Amino acid sequence: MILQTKVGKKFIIVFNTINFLRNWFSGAGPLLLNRFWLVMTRYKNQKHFLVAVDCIVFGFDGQNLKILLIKRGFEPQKGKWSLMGGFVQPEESADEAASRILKGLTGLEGVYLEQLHVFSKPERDPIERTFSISYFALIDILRYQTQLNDEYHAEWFLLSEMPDLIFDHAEMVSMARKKLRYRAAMHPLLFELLPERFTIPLLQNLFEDVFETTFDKGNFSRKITSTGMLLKQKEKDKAGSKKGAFYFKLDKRHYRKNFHKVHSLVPNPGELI
Amino acid sequence: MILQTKVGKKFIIVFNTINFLRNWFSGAGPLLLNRFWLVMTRYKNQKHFLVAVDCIVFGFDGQNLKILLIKRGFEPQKGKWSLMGGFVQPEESADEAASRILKGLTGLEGVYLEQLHVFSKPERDPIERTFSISYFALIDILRYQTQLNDEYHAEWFLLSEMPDLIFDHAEMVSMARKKLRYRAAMHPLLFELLPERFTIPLLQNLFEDVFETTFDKGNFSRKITSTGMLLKQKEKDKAGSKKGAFYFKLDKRHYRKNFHKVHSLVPNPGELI
DNA sequence: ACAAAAGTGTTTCCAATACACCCATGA
DNA sequence: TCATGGGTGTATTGGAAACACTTTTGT
Repeated sequence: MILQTKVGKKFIIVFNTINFLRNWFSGAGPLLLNRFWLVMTRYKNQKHFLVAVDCIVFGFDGQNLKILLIKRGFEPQKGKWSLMGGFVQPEESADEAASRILKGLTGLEGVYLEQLHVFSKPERDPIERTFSISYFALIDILRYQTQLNDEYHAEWFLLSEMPDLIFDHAEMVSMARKKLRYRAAMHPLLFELLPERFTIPLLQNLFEDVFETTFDKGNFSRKITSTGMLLKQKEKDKAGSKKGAFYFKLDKRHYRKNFHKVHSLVPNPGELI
Repeated sequence: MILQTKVGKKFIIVFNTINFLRNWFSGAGPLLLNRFWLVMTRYKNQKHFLVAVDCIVFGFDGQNLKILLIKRGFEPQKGKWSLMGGFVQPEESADEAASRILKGLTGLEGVYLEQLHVFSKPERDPIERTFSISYFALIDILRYQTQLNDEYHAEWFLLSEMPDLIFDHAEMVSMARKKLRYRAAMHPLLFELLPERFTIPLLQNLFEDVFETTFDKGNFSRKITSTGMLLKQKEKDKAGSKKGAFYFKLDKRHYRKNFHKVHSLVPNPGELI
């Protein structure tokens, strides 16, 4: 039972039951029917929200694992430090948003970037409810360029000397550190933090910093070379000692086949949780 | 320099510079200032989106790992199978939304639920751009009640016999299976799938199904009991054999201390990725 | 008694650890 | 030639895997 009428320039069609609507629309083909059906039933009256991404950027300077933060040059929270973030735009995925934002901060592309967690407490942003999809990024600190937008200052911090952060950003960092260990136990992720050529003692520094422990240098060296993932170079780095340490490169061909051996490098793997 | 005027019933206040605005507002206290400031500068003109959650529900019937799907009883995609999902409401976090939705489907509360990944391709939902925060849930299949809303049918599927799913739900399931192995390697997660009392051969079935392999029954039994996580009960389950297998319970006191030993149960831990 | 699954005992072997030692080189 | 960090050799050991064997009990 359908009633059609006209009020001014508008047509009004009244359906008594939903099935009448479906029958009526089915003449228009299934696609159009589906579209209308969904809009009118399922998606109707649903609230829309802001969606942001925030990036936890890790770097390694040869000695220590560090994190990149920006200082807000504007209100609110002017002078406080925060992660680099921004809103997801209509035409991009969250991954694309994270890449775009990271490029804006560091000038780098092709960075290792992995989704961490969505933070979604309704009150986490005091201004307006915002979902934040957090990402952690690993960058070779030497490739990083300081050509920054002058809206914000960016600075590297030792993890032990990190300042207070806005909103729930400290929680994000804490989760990212945990996930970094967790992932690094299973995947040769940490090479993303190193330049193309690196020495084994340097690699050991990095592992020790990430896992907050120390390794026997002999065993570390033997284990990492026995994975077959590393290609020994002819040159040595003589900055660190008289004898010098050979440079290595990651062998990208054998990378995928042997990375599972990274696992054995990790102390107390079960304690990662 | 501020200009105030009145047009009809509206007051109009014009600030020459942003600093004038800040000064003027600071009399109202920092909270109000911050709120106005952010609304006017940072959040202005940002697009808002729908945010949904989708749950991948795993269960174990004693023999096989299964997944719970619902059949859509309405258009669009009527008759196709999908994960259980729904939109996040304004006053709830994504975790809370997932719990609510899962309770609606299974009647269960206190279920193990963990955030998996956000799916965010702009075109993933053909009707309107929707972010989906996926969760995986582990439930004891015996506690599950079939008192379902008659809007949809729910059914358990063997993972090997899963039907086609709508949108990108198949990708979600595939990621959830991977994450289940990954997490189970580090955490005694799989106990969530079992009833309070269970036998070791049952536990072995579950592990074998999750890790898609077989274990030596002797070694499995010895390893799992040596973790100290299990409390032997007096009764046996004689359904599976003449001799019968002792029931065990999870010792929740020693749970946290010993779960790292779960790790050694896993074959080729490095291959989990 | 026998079948069938649960669970134990025992051997083998590999790989993680510890640590002593050798190596290469600049000062 | 000696100090310094890089890297190797090697004994020890804990525990994972293999598998034969024993236990329990319904039929």
